[in-house]
Amino acid sequence: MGTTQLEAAPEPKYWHLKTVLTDALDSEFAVGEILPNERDLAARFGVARATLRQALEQLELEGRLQRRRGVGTTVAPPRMGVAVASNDRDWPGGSADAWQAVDSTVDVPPSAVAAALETAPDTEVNVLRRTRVSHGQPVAAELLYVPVGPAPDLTAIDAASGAARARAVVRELQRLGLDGEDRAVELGSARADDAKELDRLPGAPVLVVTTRYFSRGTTAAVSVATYRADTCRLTFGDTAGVEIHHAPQTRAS
Amino acid sequence: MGTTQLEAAPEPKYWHLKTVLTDALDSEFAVGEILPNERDLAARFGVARATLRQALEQLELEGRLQRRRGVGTTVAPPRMGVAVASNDRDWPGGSADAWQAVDSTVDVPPSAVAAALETAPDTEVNVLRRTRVSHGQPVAAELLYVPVGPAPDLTAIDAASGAARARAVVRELQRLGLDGEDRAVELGSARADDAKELDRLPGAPVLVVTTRYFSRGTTAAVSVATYRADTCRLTFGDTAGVEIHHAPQTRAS
DNA sequence: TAGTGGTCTAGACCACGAA
DNA sequence: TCGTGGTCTAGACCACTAG
Repeated sequence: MGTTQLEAAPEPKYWHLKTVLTDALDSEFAVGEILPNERDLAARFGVARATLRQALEQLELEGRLQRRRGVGTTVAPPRMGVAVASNDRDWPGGSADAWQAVDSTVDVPPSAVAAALETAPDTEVNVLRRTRVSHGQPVAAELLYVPVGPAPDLTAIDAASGAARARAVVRELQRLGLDGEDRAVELGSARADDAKELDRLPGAPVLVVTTRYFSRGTTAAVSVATYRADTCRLTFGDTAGVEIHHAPQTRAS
Repeated sequence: MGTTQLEAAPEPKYWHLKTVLTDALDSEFAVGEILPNERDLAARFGVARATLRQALEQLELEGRLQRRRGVGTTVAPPRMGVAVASNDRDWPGGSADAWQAVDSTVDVPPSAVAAALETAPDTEVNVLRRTRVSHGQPVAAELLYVPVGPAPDLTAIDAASGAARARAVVRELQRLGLDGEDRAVELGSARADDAKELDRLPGAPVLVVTTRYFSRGTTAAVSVATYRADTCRLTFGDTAGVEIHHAPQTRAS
């Protein structure tokens, strides 16, 4: 990374800076390597720290950098592919399911979820908290809403620890047949609780996957899963595997 | 929206500000309504404009606000559901396909695409530019890569306008049977050309959907589609329709 | 031309992690 | 304790839109 001067340009400085840094990352840095700190980088490029940060923020959004307070800025590995839906049934808790039950309560769901579940607005449902780990690091936090109606009464194990109870609910759920599922993906920002689970700061960009599971003509469960947008590439369909390399979206115009 | 003072809090001001604004949007503003300008808002909340902007940026990221330079900040409508994959075959150009061919060239694809297409790194392929419009506004810009090999030779219409040629390529593609498809979704930022097509500034957050179309055992086409992350909720699966209301991800902890 | 959001600056202090 | 990224300020000017 040279000590290149930023000459006058019609495009914003931070944008130009971003492309310069992108090229540098491609050619001169290895994954995991630590970049100079923000004050030094800003000085080196002759811009204010805020401007430099604007460029770094975008690069982090694109999954090229990872920044940690108190530590520094490092070059991020390519995003990992995370299978969200495959051809085989993935009723919650199925086979190679990487989800880990964390906790369980009974509560009134958000109105949006209640609508999807087709329950009355103030009906209580099972609320399971689960975490997904991939390649050794947390990639997603989920809230799974399961109506108490169709499932057998679970009050017997109400006293059990949240996690054990969560697993029990999932087991019951698996007894039902799965007719189909329905997914939506949108951009969001991590709530404080999700952020903690994902080892990020609140407000970090996440991909919110809302899934409705259908069984016997009704909605048997609704899952709201938030995936780390910086480290994850969500995969759908047949061959979830093959690696698409870095940065499909990083070239300048 | 009151003239509430921001009292001392352990959480960042912009975060608190965001929740205050979110509540105000829910209770006191109608879709399309214009907010006071940033300088007034900042003064009203007793913060610097940069801090106010940090809150507005997050709200825009979450699809709650829409900001346009020279115009103002307005309350955004709920995100629209955009069907990305349904049960029926959606070979490019099929039935209710909302894609509009814009242009067509022959060029060497990015190495990542070449790898997915299983072509040699420097092989030229058809590159189609398409746009997707939903509810009257542009929601996605796509680059469709189609190897020249399997399709009939199209040099005959090379002279035709780009758009006409693009449609011809799609027609040829439809003749092949579709064995399956493979999708990945990740967060990106809009390149300058895509941004223009999407009526956004460069760097705007987008959901990048990479699709591989399989036919006769090989990859017949690769599509890289960038959807506006602020206005779109990507839907997959059976019932693409049903509306999940606003803000699955906006409550404070 | 007036008003809006977008960019940029040069500081300051804070919260966190590691030594 | 020190160095890092995270937050915040109070300005300035620019680019764009609309009247």
